[in-house]
Amino acid sequence: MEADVRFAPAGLHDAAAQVEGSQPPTPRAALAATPWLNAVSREVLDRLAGAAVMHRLPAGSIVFEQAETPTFAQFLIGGSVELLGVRRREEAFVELVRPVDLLLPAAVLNRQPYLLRARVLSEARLLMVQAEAFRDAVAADHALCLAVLACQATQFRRQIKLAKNVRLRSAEERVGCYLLQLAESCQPGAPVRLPMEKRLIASELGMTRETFSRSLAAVARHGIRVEADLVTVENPDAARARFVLDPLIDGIETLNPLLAKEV
Amino acid sequence: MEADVRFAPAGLHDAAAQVEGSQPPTPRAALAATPWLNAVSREVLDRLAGAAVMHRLPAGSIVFEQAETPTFAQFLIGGSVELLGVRRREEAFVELVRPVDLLLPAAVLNRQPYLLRARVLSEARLLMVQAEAFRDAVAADHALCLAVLACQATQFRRQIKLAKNVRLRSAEERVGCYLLQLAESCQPGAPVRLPMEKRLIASELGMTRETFSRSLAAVARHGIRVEADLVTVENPDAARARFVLDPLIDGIETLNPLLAKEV
DNA sequence: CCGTCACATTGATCTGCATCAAAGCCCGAA
DNA sequence: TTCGGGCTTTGATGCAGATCAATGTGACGG
Repeated sequence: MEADVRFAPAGLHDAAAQVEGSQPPTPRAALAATPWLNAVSREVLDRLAGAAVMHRLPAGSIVFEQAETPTFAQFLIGGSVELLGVRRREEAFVELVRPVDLLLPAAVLNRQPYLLRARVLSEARLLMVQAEAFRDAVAADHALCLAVLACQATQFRRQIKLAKNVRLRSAEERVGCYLLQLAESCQPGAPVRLPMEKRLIASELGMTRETFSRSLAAVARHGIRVEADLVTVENPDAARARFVLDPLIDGIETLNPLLAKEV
Repeated sequence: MEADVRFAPAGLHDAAAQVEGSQPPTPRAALAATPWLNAVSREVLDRLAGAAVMHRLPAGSIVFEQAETPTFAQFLIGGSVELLGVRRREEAFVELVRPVDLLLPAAVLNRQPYLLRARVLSEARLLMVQAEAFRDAVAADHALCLAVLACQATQFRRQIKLAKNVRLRSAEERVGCYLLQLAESCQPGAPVRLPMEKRLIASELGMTRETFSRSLAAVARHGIRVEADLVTVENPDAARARFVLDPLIDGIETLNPLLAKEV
Protein backbone atom coordinates (compact mmCIF):
# COMPACT_ATOMS: atom_id res chain seq x y z
CA MET A 1 0.00 0.00 0.00
CA GLU A 2 3.02 2.35 0.16
CA ALA A 3 2.53 4.89 -2.55
CA ASP A 4 4.67 6.74 -5.01
CA VAL A 5 4.20 10.06 -3.31
CA ARG A 6 5.14 12.49 -6.03
CA PHE A 7 3.24 15.72 -5.87
CA ALA A 8 1.51 17.44 -8.74
CA PRO A 9 4.28 18.46 -11.08
CA ALA A 10 4.10 22.01 -12.30
CA GLY A 11 1.63 23.58 -9.93
CA LEU A 12 -0.28 24.65 -13.03
CA HIS A 13 -3.14 22.55 -14.32
CA ASP A 14 -4.33 21.69 -10.86
CA ALA A 15 -8.05 21.65 -11.39
CA ALA A 16 -8.70 21.04 -7.73
CA ALA A 17 -6.82 24.15 -6.72
CA GLN A 18 -9.54 26.42 -8.06
CA VAL A 19 -12.01 25.42 -5.40
CA GLU A 20 -9.43 24.52 -2.80
CA GLY A 21 -10.29 27.10 -0.20
CA SER A 22 -14.01 26.50 -0.36
CA GLN A 23 -13.97 22.74 0.12
CA PRO A 24 -16.25 21.47 2.86
CA PRO A 25 -14.22 19.91 5.63
CA THR A 26 -16.80 17.60 7.16
CA PRO A 27 -18.41 14.50 5.68
CA ARG A 28 -21.85 15.94 6.23
CA ALA A 29 -21.04 19.14 4.37
CA ALA A 30 -19.48 17.19 1.51
CA LEU A 31 -22.63 15.12 1.09
CA ALA A 32 -24.79 18.23 1.22
CA ALA A 33 -22.67 19.82 -1.50
CA THR A 34 -22.99 16.84 -3.83
CA PRO A 35 -25.46 17.89 -6.50
CA TRP A 36 -26.71 14.47 -7.48
CA LEU A 37 -27.67 13.70 -3.89
CA ASN A 38 -29.95 16.70 -3.54
CA ALA A 39 -33.08 14.58 -3.63
CA VAL A 40 -31.91 12.49 -0.69
CA SER A 41 -33.36 13.31 2.70
CA ARG A 42 -31.34 14.93 5.48
CA GLU A 43 -31.84 11.91 7.69
CA VAL A 44 -30.26 9.55 5.19
CA LEU A 45 -27.36 11.90 4.55
CA ASP A 46 -26.87 12.16 8.30
CA ARG A 47 -26.77 8.44 8.56
CA LEU A 48 -24.19 8.17 5.77
CA ALA A 49 -22.13 10.96 7.28
CA GLY A 50 -22.17 9.11 10.58
CA ALA A 51 -20.34 6.20 8.99
CA ALA A 52 -17.93 8.33 6.99
CA VAL A 53 -14.61 10.08 7.20
CA MET A 54 -12.95 12.61 4.94
CA HIS A 55 -9.52 11.79 3.60
CA ARG A 56 -6.90 13.57 1.55
CA LEU A 57 -4.51 11.64 -0.61
CA PRO A 58 -1.50 13.13 -2.40
CA ALA A 59 -0.87 12.59 -6.09
CA GLY A 60 0.51 9.16 -6.81
CA SER A 61 -1.03 7.33 -3.90
CA ILE A 62 -3.16 4.26 -4.39
CA VAL A 63 -6.78 4.57 -3.28
CA PHE A 64 -7.41 0.89 -3.69
CA GLU A 65 -5.81 -2.03 -5.40
CA GLN A 66 -7.23 -4.26 -8.07
CA ALA A 67 -8.77 -7.43 -6.57
CA GLU A 68 -9.31 -5.82 -3.17
CA THR A 69 -12.75 -6.19 -1.68
CA PRO A 70 -14.28 -2.78 -0.99
CA THR A 71 -14.53 -1.73 2.63
CA PHE A 72 -15.65 1.81 1.79
CA ALA A 73 -17.82 3.52 -0.73
CA GLN A 74 -15.55 6.29 -1.95
CA PHE A 75 -16.92 9.63 -3.07
CA LEU A 76 -14.36 11.67 -4.97
CA ILE A 77 -14.98 15.22 -3.74
CA GLY A 78 -11.96 17.01 -5.17
CA GLY A 79 -8.89 16.31 -7.29
CA SER A 80 -8.84 13.42 -9.75
CA VAL A 81 -8.26 9.69 -9.78
CA GLU A 82 -7.28 7.36 -12.59
CA LEU A 83 -8.52 3.80 -12.90
CA LEU A 84 -6.11 1.27 -14.32
CA GLY A 85 -6.27 -2.35 -15.32
CA VAL A 86 -3.24 -4.17 -13.99
CA ARG A 87 -1.52 -7.28 -15.17
CA ARG A 88 1.77 -8.18 -13.58
CA ARG A 89 3.85 -5.00 -13.97
CA GLU A 90 1.81 -3.54 -16.83
CA GLU A 91 -0.94 -0.99 -16.37
CA ALA A 92 -3.62 -0.09 -18.87
CA PHE A 93 -5.46 3.16 -18.37
CA VAL A 94 -9.21 2.69 -18.32
CA GLU A 95 -10.84 5.82 -17.01
CA LEU A 96 -10.32 9.18 -15.38
CA VAL A 97 -12.67 10.06 -12.55
CA ARG A 98 -13.48 13.67 -11.72
CA PRO A 99 -15.44 15.05 -8.81
CA VAL A 100 -18.08 14.58 -7.62
CA ASP A 101 -18.40 10.89 -8.40
CA LEU A 102 -18.27 7.45 -6.90
CA LEU A 103 -15.25 5.21 -7.44
CA LEU A 104 -16.49 1.95 -8.94
CA PRO A 105 -19.82 1.76 -7.12
CA ALA A 106 -20.61 -1.53 -8.85
CA ALA A 107 -17.98 -3.36 -6.81
CA VAL A 108 -19.23 -1.87 -3.56
CA LEU A 109 -22.87 -2.65 -4.24
CA ASN A 110 -22.27 -6.19 -5.43
CA ARG A 111 -19.74 -7.02 -2.71
CA GLN A 112 -17.28 -8.02 -5.41
CA PRO A 113 -13.57 -7.31 -5.77
CA TYR A 114 -12.48 -4.18 -7.59
CA LEU A 115 -11.59 -4.86 -11.20
CA LEU A 116 -9.23 -1.90 -11.38
CA ARG A 117 -6.56 -0.06 -9.43
CA ALA A 118 -7.35 3.51 -8.42
CA ARG A 119 -4.48 5.98 -8.22
CA VAL A 120 -4.59 9.63 -7.33
CA LEU A 121 -3.64 11.92 -10.18
CA SER A 122 -3.95 15.31 -8.53
CA GLU A 123 -4.40 15.56 -4.82
CA ALA A 124 -7.72 13.98 -3.97
CA ARG A 125 -10.31 14.64 -1.32
CA LEU A 126 -12.26 11.52 -0.61
CA LEU A 127 -15.35 10.92 1.40
CA MET A 128 -15.19 7.35 2.60
CA VAL A 129 -18.40 5.73 3.79
CA GLN A 130 -18.31 2.32 5.43
CA ALA A 131 -19.32 -0.10 2.69
CA GLU A 132 -21.84 -1.90 4.81
CA ALA A 133 -23.50 1.32 5.91
CA PHE A 134 -23.61 2.49 2.33
CA ARG A 135 -25.23 -0.70 1.09
CA ASP A 136 -27.74 -0.63 3.91
CA ALA A 137 -28.64 2.94 3.12
CA VAL A 138 -29.12 2.19 -0.58
CA ALA A 139 -31.22 -0.84 0.29
CA ALA A 140 -33.33 1.17 2.71
CA ASP A 141 -33.78 4.52 0.99
CA HIS A 142 -35.39 4.87 -2.37
CA ALA A 143 -34.16 8.38 -3.16
CA LEU A 144 -30.56 7.35 -2.51
CA CYS A 145 -31.05 4.25 -4.62
CA LEU A 146 -32.25 6.36 -7.52
CA ALA A 147 -29.30 8.71 -7.16
CA VAL A 148 -26.81 5.85 -7.20
CA LEU A 149 -28.59 4.31 -10.17
CA ALA A 150 -28.25 7.57 -12.05
CA CYS A 151 -24.59 7.74 -11.15
CA GLN A 152 -23.97 4.20 -12.29
CA ALA A 153 -25.88 4.72 -15.52
CA THR A 154 -23.84 7.79 -16.33
CA GLN A 155 -20.59 5.97 -15.69
CA PHE A 156 -21.74 3.20 -17.98
CA ARG A 157 -22.41 5.62 -20.79
CA ARG A 158 -19.06 7.29 -20.29
CA GLN A 159 -17.42 3.91 -20.62
CA ILE A 160 -19.24 3.19 -23.87
CA LYS A 161 -18.23 6.56 -25.27
CA LEU A 162 -14.59 5.89 -24.44
CA ALA A 163 -14.78 2.52 -26.16
CA LYS A 164 -16.32 4.06 -29.27
CA ASN A 165 -13.74 6.82 -29.36
CA VAL A 166 -10.87 4.35 -29.32
CA ARG A 167 -12.35 1.77 -31.67
CA LEU A 168 -13.91 4.07 -34.25
CA ARG A 169 -11.33 6.81 -34.61
CA SER A 170 -7.63 6.99 -35.37
CA ALA A 171 -5.21 8.53 -32.92
CA GLU A 172 -5.03 11.73 -34.95
CA GLU A 173 -8.81 12.03 -35.04
CA ARG A 174 -9.10 11.52 -31.32
CA VAL A 175 -6.60 14.28 -30.69
CA GLY A 176 -8.21 16.62 -33.20
CA CYS A 177 -11.69 16.10 -31.82
CA TYR A 178 -10.48 16.48 -28.26
CA LEU A 179 -8.78 19.78 -28.99
CA LEU A 180 -11.60 21.07 -31.14
CA GLN A 181 -14.17 20.32 -28.52
CA LEU A 182 -12.00 21.90 -25.88
CA ALA A 183 -11.73 25.07 -27.93
CA GLU A 184 -15.38 25.23 -28.97
CA SER A 185 -16.58 24.82 -25.40
CA CYS A 186 -15.06 28.19 -24.53
CA GLN A 187 -15.71 31.24 -26.64
CA PRO A 188 -14.31 30.51 -30.08
CA GLY A 189 -11.27 32.32 -31.41
CA ALA A 190 -9.63 32.73 -28.05
CA PRO A 191 -6.71 30.43 -27.28
CA VAL A 192 -7.35 27.81 -24.60
CA ARG A 193 -5.08 26.10 -22.09
CA LEU A 194 -4.80 22.35 -21.94
CA PRO A 195 -6.53 21.24 -18.76
CA MET A 196 -3.79 18.84 -17.77
CA GLU A 197 -0.38 17.57 -18.69
CA LYS A 198 -0.02 16.11 -22.13
CA ARG A 199 0.93 12.69 -20.88
CA LEU A 200 -2.38 12.51 -19.04
CA ILE A 201 -4.38 13.63 -22.03
CA ALA A 202 -2.57 10.98 -24.02
CA SER A 203 -3.70 8.36 -21.49
CA GLU A 204 -7.23 9.57 -21.58
CA LEU A 205 -7.24 9.33 -25.37
CA GLY A 206 -5.79 5.83 -25.24
CA MET A 207 -2.36 6.39 -26.80
CA THR A 208 1.26 6.90 -25.80
CA ARG A 209 2.81 10.32 -25.23
CA GLU A 210 4.88 9.92 -28.35
CA THR A 211 1.89 9.23 -30.53
CA PHE A 212 0.09 12.13 -28.93
CA SER A 213 2.99 14.42 -29.65
CA ARG A 214 3.13 13.35 -33.27
CA SER A 215 -0.59 13.79 -33.58
CA LEU A 216 -0.24 17.37 -32.40
CA ALA A 217 2.04 17.99 -35.34
CA ALA A 218 -0.37 16.28 -37.73
CA VAL A 219 -3.32 18.20 -36.38
CA ALA A 220 -1.59 21.49 -37.08
CA ARG A 221 -2.00 20.74 -40.80
CA HIS A 222 -5.75 21.00 -40.25
CA GLY A 223 -5.90 24.35 -38.54
CA ILE A 224 -5.32 23.46 -34.91
CA ARG A 225 -2.04 24.69 -33.45
CA VAL A 226 -0.75 23.73 -30.04
CA GLU A 227 2.22 25.54 -28.53
CA ALA A 228 3.27 24.44 -25.08
CA ASP A 229 -0.09 24.18 -23.35
CA LEU A 230 -1.87 26.78 -25.49
CA VAL A 231 -4.37 25.66 -28.10
CA THR A 232 -5.32 27.93 -30.99
CA VAL A 233 -7.79 27.04 -33.68
CA GLU A 234 -6.35 28.95 -36.59
CA ASN A 235 -8.71 27.61 -39.19
CA PRO A 236 -12.04 26.59 -37.70
CA ASP A 237 -13.55 25.52 -41.02
CA ALA A 238 -10.73 23.20 -41.93
CA ALA A 239 -10.64 21.82 -38.41
CA ARG A 240 -14.36 21.15 -38.27
CA ALA A 241 -14.25 19.56 -41.71
CA ARG A 242 -11.50 17.15 -40.75
CA PHE A 243 -12.61 16.46 -37.18
CA VAL A 244 -16.33 15.90 -37.05
CA LEU A 245 -17.52 16.08 -33.48
CA ASP A 246 -20.10 13.48 -32.60
CA PRO A 247 -22.26 14.15 -29.54
CA LEU A 248 -22.58 10.40 -29.13
CA ILE A 249 -18.84 10.22 -28.53
CA ASP A 250 -17.61 13.66 -27.53
CA GLY A 251 -20.64 14.90 -25.62
CA ILE A 252 -19.88 15.07 -21.93
CA GLU A 253 -22.02 12.66 -19.98
CA THR A 254 -23.68 14.78 -17.38
CA LEU A 255 -25.31 13.37 -14.34
CA ASN A 256 -28.91 14.51 -14.76
CA PRO A 257 -31.34 14.25 -11.96
CA LEU A 258 -32.48 10.77 -12.90
CA LEU A 259 -36.00 10.18 -14.06
CA ALA A 260 -36.68 13.88 -14.22
CA LYS A 261 -39.78 14.58 -16.22
CA GLU A 262 -38.98 15.85 -19.69
CA VAL A 263 -38.52 19.61 -20.09
CA MET B 1 -34.99 -0.08 -40.91
CA GLU B 2 -35.24 -2.95 -43.40
CA ALA B 3 -33.12 -5.71 -42.03
CA ASP B 4 -30.78 -8.27 -43.44
CA VAL B 5 -33.09 -11.14 -42.68
CA ARG B 6 -30.74 -14.05 -42.78
CA PHE B 7 -31.59 -16.77 -40.38
CA ALA B 8 -29.26 -18.54 -38.06
CA PRO B 9 -26.86 -20.30 -40.39
CA ALA B 10 -26.24 -23.92 -39.57
CA GLY B 11 -29.05 -24.76 -37.23
CA LEU B 12 -26.38 -25.82 -34.77
CA HIS B 13 -25.15 -23.39 -32.15
CA ASP B 14 -28.56 -21.90 -31.64
CA ALA B 15 -28.48 -21.26 -27.93
CA ALA B 16 -32.07 -20.08 -27.96
CA ALA B 17 -33.29 -23.29 -29.51
CA GLN B 18 -32.62 -25.26 -26.35
CA VAL B 19 -35.37 -23.54 -24.42
CA GLU B 20 -37.50 -22.70 -27.40
CA GLY B 21 -40.53 -24.72 -26.54
CA SER B 22 -40.73 -23.57 -22.95
CA GLN B 23 -40.66 -19.86 -23.56
CA PRO B 24 -43.39 -17.89 -21.81
CA PRO B 25 -45.67 -16.32 -24.36
CA THR B 26 -47.09 -13.44 -22.31
CA PRO B 27 -45.33 -10.36 -20.96
CA ARG B 28 -46.48 -11.17 -17.46
CA ALA B 29 -45.04 -14.68 -17.58
CA ALA B 30 -41.76 -13.40 -18.99
CA LEU B 31 -41.40 -10.96 -16.12
CA ALA B 32 -42.25 -13.65 -13.60
CA ALA B 33 -39.58 -15.89 -15.10
CA THR B 34 -36.86 -13.25 -14.87
CA PRO B 35 -34.70 -14.27 -11.94
CA TRP B 36 -33.34 -10.86 -11.03
CA LEU B 37 -36.86 -9.47 -10.68
CA ASN B 38 -37.93 -12.02 -8.09
CA ALA B 39 -37.86 -9.46 -5.28
CA VAL B 40 -40.29 -7.21 -7.13
CA SER B 41 -43.92 -7.33 -6.04
CA ARG B 42 -46.65 -8.83 -8.17
CA GLU B 43 -48.42 -5.51 -8.40
CA VAL B 44 -45.43 -3.79 -9.95
CA LEU B 45 -44.84 -6.64 -12.37
CA ASP B 46 -48.50 -6.46 -13.33
CA ARG B 47 -48.15 -2.77 -13.96
CA LEU B 48 -45.10 -3.30 -16.15
CA ALA B 49 -46.78 -6.14 -18.00
CA GLY B 50 -49.73 -3.88 -18.67
CA ALA B 51 -47.52 -1.52 -20.63
CA ALA B 52 -45.62 -4.24 -22.43
CA VAL B 53 -45.70 -6.44 -25.49
CA MET B 54 -43.69 -9.47 -26.48
CA HIS B 55 -41.89 -9.39 -29.78
CA ARG B 56 -39.84 -11.79 -31.84
CA LEU B 57 -37.16 -10.57 -34.18
CA PRO B 58 -35.29 -12.72 -36.69
CA ALA B 59 -31.51 -12.80 -36.88
CA GLY B 60 -30.14 -9.73 -38.58
CA SER B 61 -32.88 -7.30 -37.71
CA ILE B 62 -32.18 -4.05 -35.96
CA VAL B 63 -33.72 -3.67 -32.51
CA PHE B 64 -32.82 -0.01 -32.31
CA GLU B 65 -30.53 2.37 -34.06
CA GLN B 66 -27.72 4.40 -32.61
CA ALA B 67 -28.88 7.96 -31.74
CA GLU B 68 -32.51 6.92 -31.44
CA THR B 69 -34.30 8.00 -28.31
CA PRO B 70 -35.68 5.01 -26.43
CA THR B 71 -39.42 4.50 -26.54
CA PHE B 72 -39.27 1.10 -24.86
CA ALA B 73 -37.29 -0.60 -22.16
CA GLN B 74 -36.27 -3.82 -23.85
CA PHE B 75 -35.82 -7.04 -21.92
CA LEU B 76 -33.99 -9.68 -23.89
CA ILE B 77 -35.82 -12.90 -22.98
CA GLY B 78 -34.34 -15.29 -25.50
CA GLY B 79 -31.81 -15.36 -28.32
CA SER B 80 -28.95 -12.87 -28.43
CA VAL B 81 -28.29 -9.32 -29.50
CA GLU B 82 -25.06 -7.57 -30.40
CA LEU B 83 -24.36 -3.94 -29.62
CA LEU B 84 -22.30 -2.03 -32.16
CA GLY B 85 -20.79 1.41 -32.34
CA VAL B 86 -21.50 2.91 -35.75
CA ARG B 87 -19.68 5.53 -37.69
CA ARG B 88 -20.73 6.11 -41.26
CA ARG B 89 -20.60 2.64 -42.81
CA GLU B 90 -18.25 1.15 -40.24
CA GLU B 91 -19.38 -0.87 -37.27
CA ALA B 92 -17.35 -1.68 -34.17
CA PHE B 93 -18.53 -4.53 -32.00
CA VAL B 94 -18.93 -3.47 -28.39
CA GLU B 95 -20.88 -6.10 -26.54
CA LEU B 96 -22.93 -9.26 -26.82
CA VAL B 97 -26.11 -9.38 -24.76
CA ARG B 98 -27.56 -12.66 -23.60
CA PRO B 99 -30.86 -13.32 -21.86
CA VAL B 100 -32.25 -12.31 -19.50
CA ASP B 101 -30.94 -8.77 -19.57
CA LEU B 102 -31.89 -5.20 -20.37
CA LEU B 103 -30.68 -3.55 -23.56
CA LEU B 104 -28.84 -0.38 -22.57
CA PRO B 105 -30.96 0.56 -19.58
CA ALA B 106 -28.86 3.67 -19.02
CA ALA B 107 -30.29 5.33 -22.12
CA VAL B 108 -33.84 4.51 -21.13
CA LEU B 109 -33.47 5.73 -17.56
CA ASN B 110 -31.68 8.96 -18.47
CA ARG B 111 -33.94 9.76 -21.43
CA GLN B 112 -30.87 9.97 -23.61
CA PRO B 113 -30.22 8.68 -27.12
CA TYR B 114 -28.78 5.19 -27.52
CA LEU B 115 -25.03 5.24 -28.01
CA LEU B 116 -25.06 1.96 -29.91
CA ARG B 117 -26.95 0.01 -32.53
CA ALA B 118 -28.58 -3.23 -31.40
CA ARG B 119 -28.82 -6.05 -33.91
CA VAL B 120 -30.27 -9.50 -33.45
CA LEU B 121 -27.71 -12.27 -33.69
CA SER B 122 -29.87 -15.30 -33.15
CA GLU B 123 -33.61 -14.99 -33.18
CA ALA B 124 -34.58 -12.82 -30.25
CA ARG B 125 -37.57 -12.71 -27.95
CA LEU B 126 -38.00 -9.24 -26.56
CA LEU B 127 -40.24 -7.93 -23.87
CA MET B 128 -40.85 -4.29 -24.68
CA VAL B 129 -42.12 -2.05 -21.90
CA GLN B 130 -43.21 1.49 -22.66
CA ALA B 131 -40.26 3.63 -21.63
CA GLU B 132 -42.35 6.08 -19.68
CA ALA B 133 -44.10 3.33 -17.77
CA PHE B 134 -40.78 1.71 -17.02
CA ARG B 135 -39.26 4.91 -15.69
CA ASP B 136 -42.33 5.62 -13.60
CA ALA B 137 -42.19 2.15 -12.13
CA VAL B 138 -38.50 2.46 -11.29
CA ALA B 139 -39.13 5.86 -9.75
CA ALA B 140 -42.05 4.55 -7.73
CA ASP B 141 -40.93 1.11 -6.61
CA HIS B 142 -37.86 0.54 -4.51
CA ALA B 143 -37.49 -3.18 -5.15
CA LEU B 144 -37.56 -2.63 -8.91
CA CYS B 145 -35.07 0.20 -8.57
CA LEU B 146 -32.70 -2.10 -6.70
CA ALA B 147 -33.08 -4.78 -9.33
CA VAL B 148 -32.31 -2.38 -12.15
CA LEU B 149 -29.37 -1.00 -10.22
CA ALA B 150 -27.98 -4.51 -9.85
CA CYS B 151 -28.48 -5.11 -13.56
CA GLN B 152 -26.73 -1.89 -14.49
CA ALA B 153 -23.86 -2.54 -12.09
CA THR B 154 -23.31 -5.98 -13.58
CA GLN B 155 -23.30 -4.60 -17.10
CA PHE B 156 -20.75 -2.02 -16.05
CA ARG B 157 -18.44 -4.67 -14.68
CA ARG B 158 -18.82 -6.75 -17.82
CA GLN B 159 -17.79 -3.75 -19.85
CA ILE B 160 -14.69 -3.20 -17.72
CA LYS B 161 -13.72 -6.83 -18.08
CA LEU B 162 -14.03 -6.63 -21.84
CA ALA B 163 -11.86 -3.53 -21.90
CA LYS B 164 -9.21 -5.21 -19.76
CA ASN B 165 -9.26 -8.32 -21.92
CA VAL B 166 -8.60 -6.35 -25.07
CA ARG B 167 -6.06 -3.91 -23.68
CA LEU B 168 -4.04 -6.27 -21.50
CA ARG B 169 -3.83 -9.39 -23.64
CA SER B 170 -2.74 -10.22 -27.16
CA ALA B 171 -5.12 -11.80 -29.64
CA GLU B 172 -3.57 -15.21 -29.10
CA GLU B 173 -3.92 -14.94 -25.34
CA ARG B 174 -7.54 -13.93 -25.60
CA VAL B 175 -8.29 -16.94 -27.74
CA GLY B 176 -6.33 -19.28 -25.51
CA CYS B 177 -7.99 -18.05 -22.33
CA TYR B 178 -11.41 -18.15 -23.93
CA LEU B 179 -11.00 -21.76 -25.03
CA LEU B 180 -9.38 -22.85 -21.82
CA GLN B 181 -12.13 -21.36 -19.73
CA LEU B 182 -14.73 -22.92 -21.98
CA ALA B 183 -13.15 -26.33 -21.54
CA GLU B 184 -12.56 -26.06 -17.78
CA SER B 185 -16.13 -24.98 -17.12
CA CYS B 186 -17.34 -28.41 -18.25
CA GLN B 187 -15.77 -31.56 -16.91
CA PRO B 188 -12.12 -31.52 -17.96
CA GLY B 189 -10.75 -33.95 -20.49
CA ALA B 190 -13.93 -34.17 -22.49
CA PRO B 191 -14.04 -32.27 -25.77
CA VAL B 192 -16.36 -29.27 -25.87
CA ARG B 193 -18.31 -27.62 -28.67
CA LEU B 194 -17.90 -23.98 -29.49
CA PRO B 195 -21.05 -22.20 -28.35
CA MET B 196 -21.36 -20.13 -31.52
CA GLU B 197 -19.90 -19.56 -34.93
CA LYS B 198 -16.27 -18.63 -35.06
CA ARG B 199 -16.88 -15.26 -36.60
CA LEU B 200 -19.03 -14.34 -33.62
CA ILE B 201 -16.47 -15.51 -31.11
CA ALA B 202 -13.93 -13.45 -33.00
CA SER B 203 -16.14 -10.38 -32.59
CA GLU B 204 -16.60 -11.03 -28.94
CA LEU B 205 -12.86 -11.29 -28.49
CA GLY B 206 -12.29 -8.07 -30.41
CA MET B 207 -10.49 -9.35 -33.49
CA THR B 208 -11.17 -10.31 -37.11
CA ARG B 209 -12.10 -13.82 -38.21
CA GLU B 210 -8.76 -14.17 -39.94
CA THR B 211 -6.82 -13.31 -36.82
CA PHE B 212 -9.00 -15.66 -34.83
CA SER B 213 -8.36 -18.46 -37.27
CA ARG B 214 -4.60 -17.91 -37.12
CA SER B 215 -4.75 -17.79 -33.34
CA LEU B 216 -6.38 -21.20 -33.33
CA ALA B 217 -3.34 -22.56 -35.10
CA ALA B 218 -1.02 -20.80 -32.67
CA VAL B 219 -2.93 -22.04 -29.66
CA ALA B 220 -2.55 -25.63 -30.82
CA ARG B 221 1.17 -25.33 -30.03
CA HIS B 222 0.19 -24.90 -26.39
CA GLY B 223 -2.00 -27.93 -25.99
CA ILE B 224 -5.38 -26.68 -27.15
CA ARG B 225 -6.63 -28.21 -30.38
CA VAL B 226 -9.70 -27.02 -32.23
CA GLU B 227 -11.13 -29.05 -35.08
CA ALA B 228 -14.25 -27.71 -36.73
CA ASP B 229 -16.29 -26.70 -33.68
CA LEU B 230 -14.75 -29.22 -31.30
CA VAL B 231 -12.28 -28.08 -28.65
CA THR B 232 -9.90 -30.53 -27.02
CA VAL B 233 -7.38 -29.62 -24.37
CA GLU B 234 -4.65 -32.12 -25.13
CA ASN B 235 -2.15 -30.76 -22.69
CA PRO B 236 -3.82 -29.03 -19.75
CA ASP B 237 -0.56 -28.18 -17.98
CA ALA B 238 0.98 -26.48 -20.98
CA ALA B 239 -2.25 -24.68 -21.69
CA ARG B 240 -2.69 -23.40 -18.16
CA ALA B 241 0.93 -22.33 -18.06
CA ARG B 242 0.65 -20.28 -21.22
CA PHE B 243 -2.87 -18.96 -20.69
CA VAL B 244 -3.32 -17.82 -17.14
CA LEU B 245 -6.99 -17.35 -16.39
CA ASP B 246 -7.76 -14.29 -14.32
CA PRO B 247 -11.11 -14.21 -12.52
CA LEU B 248 -10.99 -10.43 -12.78
CA ILE B 249 -11.12 -10.76 -16.56
CA ASP B 250 -12.48 -14.17 -17.41
CA GLY B 251 -14.89 -14.67 -14.52
CA ILE B 252 -18.47 -14.47 -15.70
CA GLU B 253 -20.26 -11.51 -14.19
CA THR B 254 -23.30 -12.98 -12.60
CA LEU B 255 -26.26 -10.93 -11.60
CA ASN B 256 -26.42 -11.55 -7.85
CA PRO B 257 -29.42 -10.54 -5.90
CA LEU B 258 -28.11 -7.09 -5.16
CA LEU B 259 -27.29 -6.12 -1.62
CA ALA B 260 -27.77 -9.67 -0.46
CA LYS B 261 -26.25 -10.15 2.94
CA GLU B 262 -22.95 -11.98 2.74
CA VAL B 263 -23.09 -15.75 2.86
C1' DC C 1 24.96 29.80 -12.24
C1' DC C 2 24.70 25.07 -13.11
C1' DG C 3 22.92 20.29 -12.28
C1' DT C 4 18.94 17.61 -11.88
C1' DC C 5 14.61 15.84 -13.00
C1' DA C 6 10.47 15.20 -15.24
C1' DC C 7 8.20 16.19 -19.28
C1' DA C 8 8.16 16.84 -24.30
C1' DT C 9 9.69 16.18 -28.90
C1' DT C 10 11.79 13.75 -32.82
C1' DG C 11 13.64 10.00 -35.34
C1' DA C 12 14.37 4.99 -36.28
C1' DT C 13 12.57 0.67 -35.97
C1' DC C 14 9.43 -3.12 -34.82
C1' DT C 15 5.28 -5.70 -34.75
C1' DG C 16 0.56 -7.17 -34.06
C1' DC C 17 -3.18 -7.10 -36.28
C1' DA C 18 -6.05 -5.59 -40.21
C1' DT C 19 -6.72 -5.84 -44.97
C1' DC C 20 -6.83 -7.87 -49.44
C1' DA C 21 -7.01 -11.94 -52.14
C1' DA C 22 -7.67 -16.70 -53.25
C1' DA C 23 -8.88 -21.18 -52.32
C1' DG C 24 -11.19 -24.87 -49.64
C1' DC C 25 -15.26 -26.57 -47.10
C1' DC C 26 -19.87 -27.59 -45.78
C1' DC C 27 -24.59 -27.82 -46.42
C1' DG C 28 -29.00 -27.05 -48.50
C1' DA C 29 -31.47 -26.43 -52.89
C1' DA C 30 -32.26 -27.51 -57.55
C1' DT D 1 -25.57 -35.25 -58.55
C1' DT D 2 -24.13 -30.49 -59.21
C1' DC D 3 -24.47 -25.70 -58.00
C1' DG D 4 -24.27 -21.67 -55.01
C1' DG D 5 -23.59 -19.11 -50.79
C1' DG D 6 -21.88 -18.49 -46.42
C1' DC D 7 -18.23 -19.63 -43.47
C1' DT D 8 -13.35 -20.78 -42.77
C1' DT D 9 -8.56 -21.15 -43.74
C1' DT D 10 -4.18 -19.67 -45.60
C1' DG D 11 -0.98 -16.55 -47.72
C1' DA D 12 0.86 -11.93 -49.01
C1' DT D 13 1.00 -7.29 -47.89
C1' DG D 14 0.24 -2.87 -45.46
C1' DC D 15 -0.09 0.21 -41.78
C1' DA D 16 -1.15 2.49 -37.31
C1' DG D 17 0.71 2.89 -33.40
C1' DA D 18 4.03 0.98 -29.87
C1' DT D 19 8.67 0.76 -28.51
C1' DC D 20 13.41 2.17 -28.11
C1' DA D 21 16.63 5.75 -28.07
C1' DA D 22 18.45 10.39 -28.23
C1' DT D 23 17.88 15.14 -27.57
C1' DG D 24 15.53 19.40 -26.24
C1' DT D 25 13.18 22.33 -22.67
C1' DG D 26 11.56 24.45 -18.65
C1' DA D 27 11.29 24.49 -13.43
C1' DC D 28 13.40 24.04 -9.25
C1' DG D 29 17.15 23.68 -5.73
C1' DG D 30 21.63 23.96 -4.72
